[in-house]
Amino acid sequence: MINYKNELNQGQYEAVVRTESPLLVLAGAGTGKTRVITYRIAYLINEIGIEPERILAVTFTNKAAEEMKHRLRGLVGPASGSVWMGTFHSISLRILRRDGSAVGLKPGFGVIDQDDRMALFREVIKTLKIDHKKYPPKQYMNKISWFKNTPQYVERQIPDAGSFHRIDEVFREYQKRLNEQFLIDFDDMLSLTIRMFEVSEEVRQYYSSMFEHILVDEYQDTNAIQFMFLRLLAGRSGRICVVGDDDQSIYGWRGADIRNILEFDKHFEDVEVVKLTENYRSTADIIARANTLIKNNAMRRGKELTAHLEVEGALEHHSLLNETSEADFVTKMISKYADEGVSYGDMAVLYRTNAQSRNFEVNLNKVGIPYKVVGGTAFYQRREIKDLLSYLRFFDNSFDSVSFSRSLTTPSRGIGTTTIDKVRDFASRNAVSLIEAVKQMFPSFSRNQQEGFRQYVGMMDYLASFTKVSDMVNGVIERTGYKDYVLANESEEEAKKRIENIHELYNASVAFEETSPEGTLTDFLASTSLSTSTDEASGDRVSLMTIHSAKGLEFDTVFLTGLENGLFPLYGSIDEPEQLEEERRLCYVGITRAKRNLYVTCAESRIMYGNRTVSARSYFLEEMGFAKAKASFTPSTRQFDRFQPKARKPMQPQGKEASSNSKAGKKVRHEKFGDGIVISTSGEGASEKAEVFFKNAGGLKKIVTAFLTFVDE
DNA sequence: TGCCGTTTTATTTTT
DNA sequence: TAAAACGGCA
Repeated sequence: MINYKNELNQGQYEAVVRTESPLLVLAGAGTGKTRVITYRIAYLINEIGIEPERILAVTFTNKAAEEMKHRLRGLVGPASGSVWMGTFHSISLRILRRDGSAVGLKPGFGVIDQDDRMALFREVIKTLKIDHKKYPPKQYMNKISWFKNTPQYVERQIPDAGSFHRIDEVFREYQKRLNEQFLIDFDDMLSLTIRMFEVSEEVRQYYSSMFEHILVDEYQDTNAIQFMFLRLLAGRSGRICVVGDDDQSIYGWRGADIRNILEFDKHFEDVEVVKLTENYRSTADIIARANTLIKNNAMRRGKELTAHLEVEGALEHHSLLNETSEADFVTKMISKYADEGVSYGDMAVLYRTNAQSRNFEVNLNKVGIPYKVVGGTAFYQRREIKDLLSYLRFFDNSFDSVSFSRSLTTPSRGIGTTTIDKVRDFASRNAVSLIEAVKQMFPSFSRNQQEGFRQYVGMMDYLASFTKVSDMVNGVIERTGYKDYVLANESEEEAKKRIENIHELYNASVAFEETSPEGTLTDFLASTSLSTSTDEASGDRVSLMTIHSAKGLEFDTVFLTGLENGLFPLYGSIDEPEQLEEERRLCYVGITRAKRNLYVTCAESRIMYGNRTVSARSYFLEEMGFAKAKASFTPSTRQFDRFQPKARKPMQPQGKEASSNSKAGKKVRHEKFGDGIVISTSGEGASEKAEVFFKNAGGLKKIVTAFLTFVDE
């Protein structure tokens, strides 16, 4: 029996028990967001008597969904399994599997994954005889992916022909091929579901009345069509509860619309709002800095966190000479805390851009501190996994030509692209499956090719002899001899890694059978294309990652690095107020990851884009209340030299660096552009350039220093 | 139209 | 620095 009053604070309690009208829960970092969602679901089931299968809970990542399922199980037991809980995409896919025929989908439709989609675009570009050098397939893919996330696509429009070279044709051809192969892509999952709701009032009504309660996590990250999805299901006055934090909206660049959360009360009727501001994660010092920083944003609903944890820790800012000494410093501190008993897994190094990880890796490696770089290639994207799965994909859907050619050619069977294209062509013209095409064309192949195809078709028949998914996976691994193939073609350590992954794939299939005993091969394949989790090297390791990837995580000790104008906030956002605010929110996210110790660092100079650049301290440092810090850590010259990345130009003498550094932040005047402030400088001598922010002349510009007059205050 | 050398431009990324 | 965009020339 849960005692809601005792186990929740006042705000959380309100957020749990107000179940009758649309509810917006503004949950600051570390204020018990997940707790609210899980308790609310428990409350709905136990106290209100809602059936679990009539509750829909949407998250953004699989990880979040899993975490939530896990915690919900602890509260309500097995009933938790019946709640519809998952990402927008997985929920949509489930709906499409059941009712997709309403938008013309065949029951067993497959989902094309990222790489195969790219391959398909390459084919399309080739067929349409578009110059792939001038117009890279990737651009079409990105533009069309973006387009598919707009209401226009839902309404069956196609991209505007004028917007990009022949994009309408590419779009049509791409769609045609997807249809031919009974495939949908990632973006279709959500868009087609919405289209279906709009096309079929009956289907919409079915789900709308089925889901008596809808809960949404990370609402600040929803985009236009995710909003449509929710509105169609909940209606204007439905029982929808969205939880989010406008101050942690960091995906605007990806289409997330912060107005969804800022204007929630305009989108729904009789909205109630609950603010959660009691933070149980971080020390009071950390919370204070986070608060003063985020106050500088204008686009926010406004709230202030209060610290409720009686723990003290370090909160320091250090300005280092360059990126190497920054890495040195961080490494030393990690060692220090490790000696004090903090486990590596409880420490994280955060940065703005992935390129920054290298210096930390080099240093940690050298000292022998175990670390993991979070955000590498996702498990199911790895080559060996894709190779093996391509057999199963084709077995599952014999129209899938991308999987056909991949599986047919790995390992090589003496059949090349020309033959494959012929088969595809035949299949497409006669509207038969590729297997059928192979059978009909069989006599026309050469002796060698016939042998290759015989083997391949034999493989497919072999797969048909299994019923269990894990047996099929095992069957492919064994019969292709893939492990030997890897051993023969890769270095020993590379092969070892790949073989480990292959075993991991088998494990995943066994785990799949456990969690969904009714699951078919189609379901398993769908789950692999939905999953993007990187199998993070397990064990006790320091995490290195971008702040974006750190969202939702927490660590005892955090190093927030690279606080320099031009890097964080990043170059292009400095003169764009909205973007600068997003950078500031990102910084806020970074700070609030720390539970006990937070170190905020910057470097006076670092190598960026190939040359040493001197940057000014980040605006955010001052906004956080870090006055100009003394250089508190100076590595020995020897270390300094040794870690210097091999630059073409010899290192600038340090004295010079110091002098050019003093220009950053200075006021200057330019004949044409007027007054401005130096952000950073690069180059030296006559070619020395300064990046200057001109208030009245279009913002940031690169100017040769000689054309600038320095103005005294 | 296609190729090659030169110049410009740089994030962040789940599903 | 590396990749993409550009521009000149055949």
